[in-house]
Amino acid sequence: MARAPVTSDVFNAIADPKRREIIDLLAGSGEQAVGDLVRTLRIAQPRVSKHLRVLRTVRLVSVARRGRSRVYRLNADRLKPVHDWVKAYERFWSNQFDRIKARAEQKAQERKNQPSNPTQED
Amino acid sequence: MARAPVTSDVFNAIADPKRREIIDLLAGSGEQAVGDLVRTLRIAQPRVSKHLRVLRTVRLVSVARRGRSRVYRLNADRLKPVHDWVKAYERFWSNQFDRIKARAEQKAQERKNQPSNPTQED
DNA sequence: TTGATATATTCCAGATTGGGAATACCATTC
DNA sequence: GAATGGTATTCCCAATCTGGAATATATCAA
Repeated sequence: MARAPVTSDVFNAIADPKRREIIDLLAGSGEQAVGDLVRTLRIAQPRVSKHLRVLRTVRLVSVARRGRSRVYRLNADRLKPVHDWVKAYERFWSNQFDRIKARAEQKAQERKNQPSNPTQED
Repeated sequence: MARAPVTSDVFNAIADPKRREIIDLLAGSGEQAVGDLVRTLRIAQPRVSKHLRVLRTVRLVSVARRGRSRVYRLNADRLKPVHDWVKAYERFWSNQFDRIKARAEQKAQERKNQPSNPTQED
């Protein structure tokens, strides 16, 4: 097999920085026509359309026709799985107290798993 | 250009579900030898080693030699950029109140941008 | 040394990508 | 209807990926 298609899920779709940028723009502005995005991002129009297609496929955005243009809007809900996944790691960097707690838990786990002494690091 | 290398940043590295699974395992157990991961994930050992290499490259994990085995540990800090990015969207689904507020903000933006009437949906 | 154990690397194939250029498509205006 | 404006799609290609199989490397044990 090869790499999973970028349209296979939201995690893959947001791996591209330009697509995240588009998402950010849509979040900040409610909605935008393709032309607006093209002007803001300053990249070729087909390129924008292609990114939008990927985002559409994973339902991160939806479109509405308005005259000649198409207005895109964000479906932020679709980002929830990403949020949920990464939120579980908040405790590792949040505040001093939690960080200490997290480290302690980790050390405990280690001791429970393999009482021994690591040699090299990285 | 082609798709960005999977080792180019954390967003790309975590696009693969198996790699996220590995991260989850390391988070839950403090540390694990490759063999442990192989047994838990029930996939071929070279496959695990290759995923670990990707994770190492983006510094999501670090290794320590211990006898014949190599023990991997999570560097959860590296997930912070992902967390920070997606956290900005929390308000879209968090609680009823915020959701209403978010919608209101969005509508306001829309009105400010293009007073008109959308036609088709998707 | 020899053998076994643990892990990493290499080689392979098929699949997929993102960007540029050209072009097609659709709605509006003249 | 023809010209125009706004978007989407197609065609192209070099770069990458993932997984399997085979193999290399390193450590420990007898």
